[in-house]
Amino acid sequence: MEEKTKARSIPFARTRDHHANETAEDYVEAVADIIAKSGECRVLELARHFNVSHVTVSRIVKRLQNERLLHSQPYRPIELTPKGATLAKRVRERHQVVLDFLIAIGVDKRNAEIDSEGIEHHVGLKTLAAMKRFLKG
Amino acid sequence: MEEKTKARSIPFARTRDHHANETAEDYVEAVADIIAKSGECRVLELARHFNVSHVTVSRIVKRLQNERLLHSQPYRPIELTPKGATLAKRVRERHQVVLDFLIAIGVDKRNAEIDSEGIEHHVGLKTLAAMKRFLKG
DNA sequence: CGCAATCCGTAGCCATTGCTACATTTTAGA
DNA sequence: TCTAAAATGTAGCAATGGCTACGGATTGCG
Ligand SMILES: [Mn+2]
Ligand SMILES: [Mn+2]
Ligand SMILES: [Mn+2]
Ligand SMILES: [Mn+2]
Repeated sequence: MEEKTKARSIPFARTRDHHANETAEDYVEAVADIIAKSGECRVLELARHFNVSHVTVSRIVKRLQNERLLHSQPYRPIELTPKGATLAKRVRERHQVVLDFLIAIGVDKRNAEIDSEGIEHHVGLKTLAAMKRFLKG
Repeated sequence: MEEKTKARSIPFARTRDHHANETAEDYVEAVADIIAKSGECRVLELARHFNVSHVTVSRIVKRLQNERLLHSQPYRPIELTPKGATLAKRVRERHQVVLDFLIAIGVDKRNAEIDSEGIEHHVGLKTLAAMKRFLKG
């Protein structure tokens, strides 16, 4: 999305970018959470977490491993690389801000949890900062 | 018989639903806007709008036609069905609320336009109502 | 009128993320 | 120990949305 790009088309290109990062963000966040909760993260645990088949998880884990966010050996638990752990921390904090923010403006917890799961990936630095200001003020 | 879905997996399933509707929502909104602005909506105009190739637009238009949201004949302008027009109206209003809301909490216009393009599709009725309350209050 | 530019459709490629069915490995219990 | 269950991997299919290349239709202009 460079020079000749019409201004009105930029938001759509950015949204496509957000979606391209979404799986990675949700997976590292999930791996961090599951390890924090139960000590290790298994393919089947991720499958239950996202309510998808273990096959889907297995393939995505392989891709994220190529991107150096995770590592795992066959039939072994999944772990985060330093890069993955850094991303997980950032994503988890952003998710928490979005969730707290929705609750702060009066959304019930259940709907805040649902909507924040999708919204988080589209919250840029400026919007995140605005939400933090709102929560502090 | 229904399987008992784990509570923590529900937000992800809902997010997948939101994404499944996203293209339809953005396209009917774009068609409505383009017709309002220039009288008719052409494949190439949509391609410029989203910054994708005309081939991508053409295939998606065909799918949305099967879903009775649009109709078009080869080499003719694209029009909204009543169903499509109804959806466009709802989507456009929701988008406007999200955009106004982001600006109201202090996000600059440019970033509000970018983030709202993705966020809109994840804003459920409860969250939308909360945003409207905030804007009125 | 006629032709060239423009618009649009089709063919066919890729990546991603769903799935089921089946194969293989690991683990746990009798 | 040793075998059955559980966990994981592999094969292969579908839908969606990106793309380029190319061909046909429409339109505008000289
Ligand atoms: Mn998410
Ligand atoms: Mn999340
Ligand atoms: Mn999204
Ligand atoms: Mn949008």
